[in-house]
Amino acid sequence: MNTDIKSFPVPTLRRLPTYLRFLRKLAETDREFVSCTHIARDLRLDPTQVRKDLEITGITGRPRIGYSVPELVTAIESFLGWNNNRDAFLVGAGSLGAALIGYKAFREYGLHIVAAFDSDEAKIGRTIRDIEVLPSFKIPELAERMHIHIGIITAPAEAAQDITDLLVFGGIKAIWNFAPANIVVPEGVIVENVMLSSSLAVLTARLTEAQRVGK
Amino acid sequence: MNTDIKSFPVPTLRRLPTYLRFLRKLAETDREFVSCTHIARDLRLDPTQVRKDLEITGITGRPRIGYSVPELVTAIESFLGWNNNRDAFLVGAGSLGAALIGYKAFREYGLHIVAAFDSDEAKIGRTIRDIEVLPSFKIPELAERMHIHIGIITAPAEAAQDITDLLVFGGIKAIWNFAPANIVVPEGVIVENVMLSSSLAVLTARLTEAQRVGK
DNA sequence: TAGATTGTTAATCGATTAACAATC
DNA sequence: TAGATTGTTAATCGATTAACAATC
Repeated sequence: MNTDIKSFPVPTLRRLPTYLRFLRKLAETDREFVSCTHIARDLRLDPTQVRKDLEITGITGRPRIGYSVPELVTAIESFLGWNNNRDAFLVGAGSLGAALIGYKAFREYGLHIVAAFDSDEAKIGRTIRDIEVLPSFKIPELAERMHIHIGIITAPAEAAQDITDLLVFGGIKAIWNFAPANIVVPEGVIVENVMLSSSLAVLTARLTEAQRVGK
Repeated sequence: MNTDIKSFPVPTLRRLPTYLRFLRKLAETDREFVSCTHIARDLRLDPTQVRKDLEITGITGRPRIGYSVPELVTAIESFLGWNNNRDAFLVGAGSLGAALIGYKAFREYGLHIVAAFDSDEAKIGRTIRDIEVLPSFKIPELAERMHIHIGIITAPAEAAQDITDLLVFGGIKAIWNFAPANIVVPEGVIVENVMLSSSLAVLTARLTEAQRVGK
């Protein structure tokens, strides 16, 4: 039996942050209204697509006038859950982990990394921007106690599944996985994979193609 | 007039690194052949999709036997241009830049970062894993002299367009953009954007949805 | 009012999945 | 040979784009 609620289209979800960034910038100029024609022109999208995308926020526009900028900003933020901070654990305190801990843009997304973990003795106890690196075995206990819902995996592929199990055991609801590994989770746990290799593949395949055609 | 050569489907390109990783692991066990049923089961894909995807490499399989593992590995690598090293410039020597410089997995993708740039006086002259940070204004001259084709932008959004212009001026053919900004390039220059915010949006939207439904 | 813009339905496009004959 | 697997065509699904009436 299929009990799935028809979920929101992924391409639309992926475009929302781009709208949000644009609208926040517009809000700084105290602009009150914006048409989707305007948004579309700036972001190089189709106006109809912009209208469809914005529809999922529940905000309606006014013909001839457009959408209220602050209303849209608030609606997108709350739709994404970016209006209030979400605490997250990061596992894997290598250079990628350190980069994410130091990544300032996360603040705009309401993501707050509150603790880092590693199983490498050499890294445990160190501090990365005021965040102490704790031993991985403490994940379940702390995740539960601190009511953490998001886990970020920045460890090597080999460690990804063990870390996943620790996170899940600690009651984590969603995993943002930067490791190039297919992790397995129980039903109901959300996984979002960041595959840098996929992105690079698109780039190099096109480059290779262009060079093949070019000469 | 539309002179576009019908390009390869992006979803297929994005899956190729996953196949490659799986096949390389299989090759280590000296396995000679693999069926797409097998691949599909392990990667949780549809077998027909696997067959269609592998088709673009030009490799054909044999009924009842499957595909030659080493043949597929070689074919995917050369299709992606991952068989020989590609030198790249990285611009923006912050924590994300440092993370990418230290990211070992890039070696498997044939990506080789040969120089880092920044316009921040404080960073210029420093060394990140044997790579010296040079001033950004040197990009065009060096890119041309060293025949660099790939530029990686890990700078803040505000700097992204200026950096793009320097890279393009230096004759760079493809830009891997990690800055949350819409960069504009002349026709023929390839841009691939890595938008962490898009990925996080999918994660948090689903989490928010689940919590809304849950209780 | 006139006309720009929204909201919505229909058409198109592209990717995924199903069906099945060919084949080793 | 029998049957698992490929290669390919057709059907389905979902997202994008086009068309247009409603509206302020």
